[in-house]
Amino acid sequence: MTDDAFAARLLAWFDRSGRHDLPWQHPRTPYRVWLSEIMLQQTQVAVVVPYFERFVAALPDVRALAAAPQDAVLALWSGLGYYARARNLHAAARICVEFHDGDLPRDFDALVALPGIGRSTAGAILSQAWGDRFPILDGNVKRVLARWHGVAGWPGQPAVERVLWEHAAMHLPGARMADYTQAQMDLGATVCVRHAPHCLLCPVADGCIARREGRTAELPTPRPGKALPERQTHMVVLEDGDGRILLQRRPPTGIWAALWSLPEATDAEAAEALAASHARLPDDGEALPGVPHGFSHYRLLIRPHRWRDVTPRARVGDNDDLRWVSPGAFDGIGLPAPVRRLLEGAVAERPSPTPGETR
DNA sequence: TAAGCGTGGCG
DNA sequence: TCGCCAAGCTT
Repeated sequence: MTDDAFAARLLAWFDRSGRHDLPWQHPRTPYRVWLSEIMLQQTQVAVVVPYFERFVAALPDVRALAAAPQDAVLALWSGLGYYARARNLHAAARICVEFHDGDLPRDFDALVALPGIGRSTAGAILSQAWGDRFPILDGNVKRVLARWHGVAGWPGQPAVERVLWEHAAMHLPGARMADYTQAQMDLGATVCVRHAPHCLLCPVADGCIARREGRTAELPTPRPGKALPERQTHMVVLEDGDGRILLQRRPPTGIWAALWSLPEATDAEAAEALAASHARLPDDGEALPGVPHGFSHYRLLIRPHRWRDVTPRARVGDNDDLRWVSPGAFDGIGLPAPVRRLLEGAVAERPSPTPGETR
């Protein structure tokens, strides 16, 4: 197969077998394409769909997003991970309102200048929203091209990535760029998958070097392995007489930045002291089962300590980063996934309120 | 250049 | 059960 036939065969396959009913395709506006591309970074379609639907329903355009408080944006993102994406998206929307008349710019350099948009995402937005001729290089395309061209080496390595970008640019068709971009991602997601690719269904199997040489299992080259460090933290669950829980906003940088979480300490003793600083404790409290949680770069063991029926102290110096929150309000708050699960578990085991009891 | 940054699914 | 990985970008 000639290189030129690559795009033509991919497009013909897309018409028959591509995905044509993803929520951001109808309507395929720049804002919806942008939002979907950010949510889809390092995240699979099935996970994103419900978040996307909820997000666009609440914040349907750039101006609505720009006008929203950061807490509202993080609440809509809660559970999706990589929260810098949400903060960058929000900041970018405000830039669009201030400098681009409330629209996403139709210009590569202007797009890349926005926080959270890199070369691949800019290409995805320009091609899908306007049909402009720019390549993308996401995980799907890296996998497809590494196999088709027989490119060895971990694609996360800059030298390898550079080669793949060149291949990606070379295959661009003269028209139908929106479909072509979607077609590549569909091929990678449904046919040229990581394990046991369906080469019999592949429209470009003819010409694929990995297929010809029996190397589909080795390409793309896996990331070099590394043992993940283990960390531990102690979280304080303080519950007052009305069932409200003390939450604390996390710092603006680092893991779970700007999300609401539980007060933390380095050991059990410090956790008790921290608890006592926030409330009068009726007893010694109890240690809840540990909650293991894996990040991409380390493992975390959360050790929760709970006290119930505590009396909050009216502390001088309490600020906006500390709040007593009813479990019913958790839905509207940006909580890290394991903290949300921990709190839901703690609430679920409470005896149900007696009918007629006011809470 | 390499590390930081989430979460859920899957073999 | 557990390591790997999925529509990357930022610093």
